[in-house]
Amino acid sequence: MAKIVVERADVIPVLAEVFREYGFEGASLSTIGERTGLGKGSLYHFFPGGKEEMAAAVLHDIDHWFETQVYRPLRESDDPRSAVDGMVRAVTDYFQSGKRICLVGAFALDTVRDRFATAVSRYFAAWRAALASALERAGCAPDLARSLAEETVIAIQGALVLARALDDTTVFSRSIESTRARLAAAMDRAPPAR
Amino acid sequence: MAKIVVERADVIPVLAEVFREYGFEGASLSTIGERTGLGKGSLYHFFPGGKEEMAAAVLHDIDHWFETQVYRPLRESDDPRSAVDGMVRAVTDYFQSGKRICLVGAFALDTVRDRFATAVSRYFAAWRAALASALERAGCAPDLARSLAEETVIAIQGALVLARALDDTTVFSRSIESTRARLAAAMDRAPPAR
DNA sequence: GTCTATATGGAGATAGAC
DNA sequence: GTCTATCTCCATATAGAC
Repeated sequence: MAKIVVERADVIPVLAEVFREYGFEGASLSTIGERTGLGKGSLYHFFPGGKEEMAAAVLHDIDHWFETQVYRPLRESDDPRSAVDGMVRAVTDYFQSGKRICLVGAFALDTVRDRFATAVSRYFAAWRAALASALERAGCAPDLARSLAEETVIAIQGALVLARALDDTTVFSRSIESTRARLAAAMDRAPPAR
Repeated sequence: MAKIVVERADVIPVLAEVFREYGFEGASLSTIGERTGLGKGSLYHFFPGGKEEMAAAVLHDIDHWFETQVYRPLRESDDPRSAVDGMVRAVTDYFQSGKRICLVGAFALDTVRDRFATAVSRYFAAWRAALASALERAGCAPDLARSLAEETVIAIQGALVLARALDDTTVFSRSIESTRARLAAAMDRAPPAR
């Protein structure tokens, strides 16, 4: 049986899950060691900067995933309406209907926000801009597109908080469905794309 | 000059601010000691259960504030429309337009959620139920009242996350205003209260 | 009640053998 | 590259003088 972790890139998804479960401060090197199957020596070999470098790598990985799977399609698709639908599906899947929290959102409410301010800010700004771009190309007026995009990102983050707080994934499902319907209605009302 | 902290009740608001700033794990007893002006001896005198009891006291205090200032007016006011307006004002003020985070929401995304699950869940469930009650008494159909209430709590929590992430209080201001307008419109559309 | 001193544990990080 | 042993520091919590 091949080892699950053989190179740096294999460690990152495991780190992401550990940070999601325990938070940045709560994720001890012993826990990380157990979950990755690596000793401290190996961990510091891969991440000389320690836990901070691990978290930075995780944030970079998340950013890259959203950039290729969500933001770029939203910005560049010929069919912005399908791209918006695709975003809703991707997000529902990614957050497992609210069972999984958003690590970037959790970092935003934590003290570590100061350490990772740029990455946290970039993640949300890119999301909002990409969605606004799709809505505008789908025919929404620029102002409407921007406010709808912002409210959508807000609704997703808020739904993750509430679903977690109440330990009830139906909160997330209801919210994302209502958001999807609202975006669809706005695009229906908009003049057809030229 | 009288000491600022003279009894247990005076310590709690200070603890709340420290937990908001540093999170539960991040708030060390030394920090708490500095900010309250109390040594460990006094802190353990007031809170024999240590940090966990401090956080529980803070959550209880927050719950009490929302219960009297927000939930009860929403549930019991003769004028539910004004009560909803009052909630919007109270919340904007309380969260300082997004500069201040919601400690309960932050706990929900943290590992401490498990330790304080009941308090966290209670806070959000009570908020949602109280707002739904006001909307229904303002003439909204029960189903609409419940979904509007849930979406409002979601929007507030999401706006706090996004405002913090982007370090931009206008995000919160825009969101709360759009939420307020949406609630007002729903109550306008509803049949006048009997 | 409040302080200082201290016990004890676990954290992040490093060194060096293999 | 990976391990174990170890360093240092600071956390929570306690004890006991005043």
